[in-house]
Amino acid sequence: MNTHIPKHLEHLRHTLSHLMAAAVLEIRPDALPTLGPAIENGFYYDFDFPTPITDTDLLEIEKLMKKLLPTWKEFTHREVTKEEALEQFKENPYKQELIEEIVSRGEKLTLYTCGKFTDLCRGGHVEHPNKDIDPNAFKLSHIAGAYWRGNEKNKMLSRVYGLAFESKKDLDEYIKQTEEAKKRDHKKLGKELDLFFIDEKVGKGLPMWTPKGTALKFELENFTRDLERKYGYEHVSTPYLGGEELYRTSGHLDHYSKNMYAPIDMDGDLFYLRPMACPHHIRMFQRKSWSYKDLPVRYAEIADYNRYEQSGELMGMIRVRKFQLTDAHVFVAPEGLKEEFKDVCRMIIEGLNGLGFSNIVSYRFSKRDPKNTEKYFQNDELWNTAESLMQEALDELELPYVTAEDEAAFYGPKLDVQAKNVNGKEDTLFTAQIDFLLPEKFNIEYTSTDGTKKRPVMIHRSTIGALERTFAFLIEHYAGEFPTWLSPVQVSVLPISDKHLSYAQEIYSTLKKHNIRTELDDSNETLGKKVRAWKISKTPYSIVLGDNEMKEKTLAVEHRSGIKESVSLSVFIEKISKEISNRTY
RNA sequence: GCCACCUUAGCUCAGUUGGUUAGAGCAGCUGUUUUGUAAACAGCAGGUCCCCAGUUCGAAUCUGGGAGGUGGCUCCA
Repeated sequence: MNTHIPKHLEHLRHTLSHLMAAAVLEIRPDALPTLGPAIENGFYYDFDFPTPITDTDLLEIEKLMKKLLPTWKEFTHREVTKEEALEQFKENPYKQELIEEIVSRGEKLTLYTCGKFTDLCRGGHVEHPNKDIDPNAFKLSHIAGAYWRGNEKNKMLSRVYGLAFESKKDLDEYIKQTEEAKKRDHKKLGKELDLFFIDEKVGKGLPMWTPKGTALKFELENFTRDLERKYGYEHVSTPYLGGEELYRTSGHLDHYSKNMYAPIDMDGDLFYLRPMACPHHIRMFQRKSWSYKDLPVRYAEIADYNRYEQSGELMGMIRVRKFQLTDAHVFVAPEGLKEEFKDVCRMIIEGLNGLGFSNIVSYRFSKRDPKNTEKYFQNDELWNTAESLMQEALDELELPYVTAEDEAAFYGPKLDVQAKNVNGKEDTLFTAQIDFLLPEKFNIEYTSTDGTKKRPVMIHRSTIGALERTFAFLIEHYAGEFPTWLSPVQVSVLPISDKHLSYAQEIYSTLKKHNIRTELDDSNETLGKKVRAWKISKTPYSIVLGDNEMKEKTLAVEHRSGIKESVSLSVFIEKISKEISNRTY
């Protein structure tokens, strides 16, 4: 994760971790320091505080860091024995655990000292902190909880985050940039542009799409289904409830139950709100027998899912408890798997291009960690086959990807399409997965050329991800200025005065008849105010209508980019219809 | 779920050391105005100060508990 940070910046940031720990220990001698690395944009240090630390403590710590910095002239270090190290940190069980671990790995133990502060550390600092660090180029930013060693079963520590750059200018620039980014925040724009809202009485993580948001959602649905039809998918509709046995068979109750809503008991039968539709599509497939000639069979559905995400994980439209995934399941013969997976990738790329996302996403090849026996089903052969096949397909397509261990689904490896939100946090937009397991569990079959029964492989894949999350990324990517085809309102008609109202109504209803999403501003306001309202709404086009237009039978059209033209209604309709049907900006 | 922070009108925000009837702008409504490219003028209406307890003569303000949100951790589409 930190590999792309330039070395000197990483050293600077790591040095500041030490300096912060030193300052914290002067103010709070009872705090136990644990670990403090450099990260993107800054650094952090995790402490175990016997009494809680709050935001107001940050200022004091930062002030002391700046006071200590001039006394930090040079780092010295020495190698120590395990006994010495354990003695040095005899009151700190966290450091003791680290010492044991370092020793068991056969590595050397080193202590680094600067000023009056000594820490267990493998090195990587600036040589002369007092000269190499600009005291105005760092700033403590916030406090957050973090589990010791990243494991939720461990104690939660307090992580103090700081920002750090080479110069004050870089720091200021970064702060300015993050402020700019926040203006694109989908939660903020969603409210301002009236696209969706989340009501606490309906429930957290359960967003509702407003009329404007829904107009955009329907476009996404059409886009998805058109693309799927083009790639040979058939659409199905299945219920968002499923019986207990279905999820028992699929393994979801064993591997996924903590993310599933509690079952509904009706007359002794248990029903689950589905977290995914694979079992439904499998049962759909199994309604009849299939020949090798029929494969691949591709069932697509924009499916409703309910997943009980932990409350702290919820976030706007990006992380919710009820969402619609543009999902599909492909049943393919093993010999056709690689080619089919490549086709899936091609479709995904086409979808990303269509949404304008091709430059903001990255690809992640997510494999299992064979050591994590709790998360993944156990069958080395199937895993190896699936992973190597997927890798071959990705390599043959020359898709630029990074490999990630321990990120697979419980039933198979994934290709993840990753994107960063306005806070710089990376999320999975959607995935494609190869699955040998569910065909096994459900005993899915087709008849092979020689008349014997064979087992197909499944591909789980999404076309453009969850509509909610994709919507959020669209809002942030376009800052609310959606391409015309996606815009909730495509044209605002602005009559200058009441005199022009009937002409405006005529234009308005003609545009509506041509399926162009149009709004008529018939308010009793000045043109300036109507134009302002139109600009704020980020609607692509406005049409101003006054005496001139009525006389000449024309429209004064303005695009939100500022381009103005005077055209006839028929010319405008032709132009915008083309823009909409081509799904262009 | 855990850690930190936030919550006042539909929205954005004021609100002094606890002290009459909690304010403003925008949006809304009514009227006047009939407007040529980013805010006409006037009036009206709009509040369980997130909720519940407690302290106090008196709580938007202090204390405790809870809810929701945001940023992290864990998790993940």
